[in-house]
Amino acid sequence: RCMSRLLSAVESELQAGREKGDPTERELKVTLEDADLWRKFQHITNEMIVTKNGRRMFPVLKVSVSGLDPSSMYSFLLDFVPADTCRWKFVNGEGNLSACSGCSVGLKPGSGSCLFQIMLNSLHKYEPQLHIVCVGSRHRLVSNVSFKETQFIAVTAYQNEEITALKIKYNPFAKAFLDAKERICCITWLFW
Amino acid sequence: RCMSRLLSAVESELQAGREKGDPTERELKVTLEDADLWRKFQHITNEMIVTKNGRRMFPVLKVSVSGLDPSSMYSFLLDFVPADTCRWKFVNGEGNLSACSGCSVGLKPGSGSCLFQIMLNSLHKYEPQLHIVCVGSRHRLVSNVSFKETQFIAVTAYQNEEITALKIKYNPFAKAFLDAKERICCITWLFW
DNA sequence: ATCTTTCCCACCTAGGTGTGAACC
DNA sequence: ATGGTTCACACCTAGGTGGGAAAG
Repeated sequence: RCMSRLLSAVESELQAGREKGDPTERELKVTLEDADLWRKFQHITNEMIVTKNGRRMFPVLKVSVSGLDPSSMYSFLLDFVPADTCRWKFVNGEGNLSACSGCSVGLKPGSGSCLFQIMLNSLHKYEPQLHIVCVGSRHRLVSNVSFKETQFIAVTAYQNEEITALKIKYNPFAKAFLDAKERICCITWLFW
Repeated sequence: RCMSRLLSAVESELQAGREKGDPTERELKVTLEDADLWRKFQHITNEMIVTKNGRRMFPVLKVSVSGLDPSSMYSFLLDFVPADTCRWKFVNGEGNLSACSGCSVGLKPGSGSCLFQIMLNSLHKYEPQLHIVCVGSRHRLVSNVSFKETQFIAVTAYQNEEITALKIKYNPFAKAFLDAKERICCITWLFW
């Protein structure tokens, strides 16, 4: 079955805990950034384009972390957990995606932990998951969080035009298409 | 006196020593990359533009390091050591720089260790210096190297047009001016 | 036929060049 | 007048968008 790649990045902002540090990470807090934006996409079922050479995520997965020990070293690992066993299918012209029951494909579990060039199955739903590991003489898993808001269906082309519209509206790299839309509006208005 | 900034970067390639590592760094080797290119500039006295907001170095300071302990953490620090006490001055139209003796300006020592936005005195000569520090419960200075090939005079505008020509020839971001030169050659040739 | 993937493209963002006029 | 600095600018590099045709 088709396997494509999705470029992903974890951008994190570290906020040192209290001055003396907290070697136990008891008050660890991981917060999703741009949560409002993520929820806009989540509301209409988010999609992410995957390509052979890798594609950036938009919105970008960003978290801020507080409560770590400032004198320790940490690794941040990201993987994508299958959110269901369905192969999603585009039905009716209105652009809604619905789960196609009874055709569960043999899904591989998240391919371990890797920051870039992660293989995903197109038309399957994933939930990004973040691992925080304290690096030392022996590694210690500190946290293991994921956010429902960041779920998405991997696709090779957008299925829901509302998703396309949101991506164009908020991703500066799609500015060209935003301008095009505005020009069309303008022309329509002049014609009117 | 005028102080301007020079953006600098240390790009380094780490080559782990032998499999078992070398916690003593006894066989540490630091090699300057693009040494041939650096020597081309050195041969006619290199200049680097400094600006208020910072300017990249070209050539880029890159080193490859071998003989480190793969299980240790290292920091790479860069500073710029005054190479003499002269204020350099542009003399004769031929574009040569020569030292103006007897006007030594009070030079501050290298401003400690800082990777970006380093303040340099225009018209003074510097030699980049690299520090390698092993990060641990207490830091340990591992190495302290500099390369004569990378000496340069900080300037706010190029003084020697041969330097300008070399920068344009080898820096892809100055391609526009390379093309312009080629066009001029072409027009001259057509006219001829 | 239909669904899905791949490729090339125009059009952006983002930012690194030296130039030359203006400024001090 | 002279020497040095600053600024806006045209022109690049580098690479991220979705569209749409073509292919599978």
